[in-house]
Amino acid sequence: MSLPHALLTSLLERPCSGLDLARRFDRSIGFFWPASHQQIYKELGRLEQAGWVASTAAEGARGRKKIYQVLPAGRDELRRWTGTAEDPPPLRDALLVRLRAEAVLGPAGVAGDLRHRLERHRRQLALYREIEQRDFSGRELSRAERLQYLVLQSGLATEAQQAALCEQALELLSAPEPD
Amino acid sequence: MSLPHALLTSLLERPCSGLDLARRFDRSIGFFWPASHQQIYKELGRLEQAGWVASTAAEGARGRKKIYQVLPAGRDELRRWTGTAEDPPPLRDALLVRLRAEAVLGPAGVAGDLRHRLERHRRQLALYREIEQRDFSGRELSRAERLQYLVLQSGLATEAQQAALCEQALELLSAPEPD
DNA sequence: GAACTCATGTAAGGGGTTACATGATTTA
DNA sequence: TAAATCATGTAACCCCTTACATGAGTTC
Repeated sequence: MSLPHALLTSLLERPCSGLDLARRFDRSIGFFWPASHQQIYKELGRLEQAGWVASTAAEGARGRKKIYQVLPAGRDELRRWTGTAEDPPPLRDALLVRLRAEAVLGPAGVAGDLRHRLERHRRQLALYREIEQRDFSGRELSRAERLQYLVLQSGLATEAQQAALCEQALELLSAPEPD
Repeated sequence: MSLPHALLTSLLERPCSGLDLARRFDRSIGFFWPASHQQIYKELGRLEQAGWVASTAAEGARGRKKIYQVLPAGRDELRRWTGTAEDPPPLRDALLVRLRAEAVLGPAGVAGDLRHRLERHRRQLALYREIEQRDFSGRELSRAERLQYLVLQSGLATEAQQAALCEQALELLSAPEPD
């Protein structure tokens, strides 16, 4: 139930419309809390009902475009929520189930998924490294920037770890049985 | 949609009842595909409908206990599924949203969640290390065991990485601003 | 026989995904 | 004016979570 707070965070960084939010999610906060535009529109409606954000019809823009911005009550709510604690989200990864299935079945073709996943993780890693170079390198960082960088580093570490798992598994599968 | 295949995998390792499955999930496959007993009962019903498992009333046991075992069609299905590929599951972690919120709000108490999470990850890490000592140390491992060990190592690496993130964030929050 | 545990379910509700709908504006 | 894009939604479905229900054996 963190989507509303992810939206408040993003809108605090910059007020914008629902579709703009959806686009920004695709390359920022959405890396660790993905959301479709359908979800975002519905949630923005709730946030407005709750009095946490306000919308104004965008001028000079096409159609029914609405710009949302965070109200003081929304900022208070985000601050309150940020101060609460939760358990880590449960891990749920089909690849690990496949590896266990391969263990019990004998050779069953899990290498295909491993290669697919390895390619995805390497691609994501490359994307995160681009962002690292572009936004966080070669200068002194503010407190806020260092926090944002830490979040990116978490993504880097996660992708690297998953890629390493795929590599180790592929190596294991191609190795001969020990004597 | 991997719960049916997680159940097939677990039932191949050893046939058992729904409640036994639920208990085994709590300390094995459930580490990377959690499931409640309600989910498990419902899914076992579907698996039986599909002809992938068969149940027999348990003798010498109390009540309505049923023992499930995998049928050849179920084994075929598990083999088929193991050979397919999927994208990595989307990452969705409220802690990372909180860190971004703390970045945009200024101090908002995220340290509380960081300490809570650190404690959980350390506890999980200790549990995985116990399992490692108990099941995978001090002897030659078979192919199946090495695959299972790899899955456990993935859990170890994930928990260690998350704990490290919490430690780094706590350090950053307690450090003074640079000149 | 009352309380507890074992064992198997049912029901309600929420978040997320996928597919579809609709109107307005720009572009060819 | 036809097609493409912008912008905002609705609806159906699925998985998961939480709370509750039920019967059968065991223990005090």
